[in-house]
Amino acid sequence: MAAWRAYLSASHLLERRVEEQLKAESGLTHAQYEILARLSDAPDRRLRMTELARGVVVSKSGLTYQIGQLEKRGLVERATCPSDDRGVLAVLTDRGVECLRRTAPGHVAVVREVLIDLLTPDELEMMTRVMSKVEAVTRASASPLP
Amino acid sequence: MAAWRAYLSASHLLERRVEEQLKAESGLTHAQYEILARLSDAPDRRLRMTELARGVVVSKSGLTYQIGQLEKRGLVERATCPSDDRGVLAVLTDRGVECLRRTAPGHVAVVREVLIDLLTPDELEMMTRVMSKVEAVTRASASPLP
DNA sequence: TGGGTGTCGTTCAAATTCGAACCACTGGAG
DNA sequence: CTCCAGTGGTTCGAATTTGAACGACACCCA
Repeated sequence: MAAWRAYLSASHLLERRVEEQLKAESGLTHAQYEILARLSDAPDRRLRMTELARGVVVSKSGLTYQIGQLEKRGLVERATCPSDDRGVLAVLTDRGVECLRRTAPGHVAVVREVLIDLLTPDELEMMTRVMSKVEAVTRASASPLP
Repeated sequence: MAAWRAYLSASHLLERRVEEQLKAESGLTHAQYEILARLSDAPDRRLRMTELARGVVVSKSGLTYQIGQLEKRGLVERATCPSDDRGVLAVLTDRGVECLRRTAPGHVAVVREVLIDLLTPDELEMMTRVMSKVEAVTRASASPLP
């Protein structure tokens, strides 16, 4: 269980560190940054709400709330889904792209500082492999999405 | 950044899975479980509030709240610190020990299932080493404790 | 065509978390 | 001895997250 304890402490500390940096530099929450980043990588910079919720691993209601916050700031817009009247598309606006472009470097720098740069290439490769496996197993075993 | 994205998804999923299991089996939050576990390992099953907050990586006010919850359930008591009148000791009660003893097996089983058992011995060793390093660097660089 | 089942997103109340402000006490300088 | 910066915990208000309940729509099978 030593591995688990070390992992727990490290993950909590990482989260706090990243959160602190993002909030100070851009006023974004880490959750909000993840949402913007996911949208930025998506085709047409838009995603269905449920799909986005799966991606950032947050509850549906949690995503509704955060999209609301981002909408207030004009970083994201909602669009109705053409193929499904129930669906809602979250769309990254130009302001959202701009905000992400401004914020990303500082964020990436912190992530490198407290994680990536501490690992050898081997360790980094292993880390990625292990975490992907954990992700796969966990997604398969637990409730797909409440 | 692939490593970072994999890590993020995995850590969120792990947290949700562990939380779900603990809440279902014992009605404890993961944060509460960590508190009980830390206290259980401490000499005389007691720790200063600040020291405990550092250990579980939570804000001072967050710990105050959770200790209050655990006190309501009779799993923890507060005691005044003999050497410092300002200090407060969180003490694990016999009921707390009992609760932990009852809860631990299921918790450990899940942790093994979704993390430990997925790794080879080499990977486990590397994981521990890496996470310890991250912990050390992060503790050194950020605000020691707001 | 007509239901019935299931999915999509939102709303709601409750729980948890954080940071800032605050009081009580300690420990050392003068 | 006295003052004063610093530490330890709590309180307070604000923000975020979750699960359950809900209304709207889609898809399938008779």
